[in-house]
Amino acid sequence: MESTQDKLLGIAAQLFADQGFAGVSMRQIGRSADLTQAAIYHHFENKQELYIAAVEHVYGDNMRELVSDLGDNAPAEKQVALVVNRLMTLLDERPALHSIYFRELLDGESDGLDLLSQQAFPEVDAAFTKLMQRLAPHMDSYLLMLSLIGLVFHHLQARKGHPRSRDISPEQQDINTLSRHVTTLFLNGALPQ
Amino acid sequence: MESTQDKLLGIAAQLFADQGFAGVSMRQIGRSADLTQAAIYHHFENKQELYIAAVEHVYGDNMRELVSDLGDNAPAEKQVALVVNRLMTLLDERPALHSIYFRELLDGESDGLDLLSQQAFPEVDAAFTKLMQRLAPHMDSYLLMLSLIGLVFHHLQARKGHPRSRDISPEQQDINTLSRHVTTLFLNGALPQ
DNA sequence: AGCTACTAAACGAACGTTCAGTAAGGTCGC
DNA sequence: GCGACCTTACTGAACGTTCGTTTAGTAGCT
Repeated sequence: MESTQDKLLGIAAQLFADQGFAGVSMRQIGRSADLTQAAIYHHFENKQELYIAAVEHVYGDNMRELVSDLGDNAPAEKQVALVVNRLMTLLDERPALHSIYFRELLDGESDGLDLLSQQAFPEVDAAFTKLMQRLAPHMDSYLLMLSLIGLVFHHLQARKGHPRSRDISPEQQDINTLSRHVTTLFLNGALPQ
Repeated sequence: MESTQDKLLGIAAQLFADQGFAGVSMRQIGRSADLTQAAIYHHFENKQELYIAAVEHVYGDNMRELVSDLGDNAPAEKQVALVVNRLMTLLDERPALHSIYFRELLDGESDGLDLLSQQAFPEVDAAFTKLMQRLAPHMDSYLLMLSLIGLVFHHLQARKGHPRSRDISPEQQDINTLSRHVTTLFLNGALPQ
């Protein structure tokens, strides 16, 4: 059985991802977990601490797994294709991961992003930077990494949020289509002409 | 002299961009404008309406200007370079434009994004799509447009928000460096090999 | 006199947080 | 095997504060 604490973490993460820190109340979290708001304070010091714990909870090992088997043996291009597809699939399955990244980017003041980058990104960051260096030694690997992340995240976010006014074919919404598009664009763009 | 109403719009836009809709109170907006919160209700129906008016206010003509002189005469590649540089400079000067875009992407529930896309984007959308078609007729122009916007916005957002832990050279922060990077990557990626 | 642009004060509701109390379950000596 | 005792996981009610919004009143201009 899932513990009450884990249940709270999961529910809180979902709510924070959807509505932001200020947009969620302790009462709302309690209600979603079939508890009174006071019960939350039995498990967590305060709202801020619950938020931080929730972010840690959703990021957990997901991100580390992503890059765990990225060695030097396979060609860099193949690995980019693999990692893009994996990342997009993961973010598609767990939208919270992805909304929280955006929210932390936006609310730079909080120490949330520092937390995020220590909790979730040190390995990912290192592995990505290395991969970029192998792929395109003639380019700035930090900027390349930012480009790749920007492409992946924006396509996924746009898929969820973009205007109903535009009609978008199911094909343009498909994860595999998107990940192929991103991979092609990025590889062609990064490799020497 | 700037009218009280315009002053309120500017201040509200800034605050909403920085802290999100739920994160800003009417009292805070009033205080920033040297008014009581009640005075705001003389100019706007309620908080929601103020928000919408503020978004309209910051987007205004900025976006239309962006693409106003994008004709068929100049080569598409040159125009991409131009428009990327312009867009990045504009978003750098008016960070609110850019934070609000992200927040609307995140809070897809509200009708804010529809508003945004009707208010700010119909011309931009059309002009961009056309430009993409001229540049790379063999690719999906909608996905290409999303890619370009994702690159531009993510680089700018990362510049403001990324972890202090990483040390980033002033060069990597420079708008012209960033816009050159984005342009190069995108054009190489989109053009037929 | 009437309109515009505001202020001061208050409304009820919701906020994060605290606190006293309690029901259930384990642990102890006996 | 049993009462005494402690801990864990919670509830119900309340704390003071802040929220969005309303209302009555007023100073200054036309």
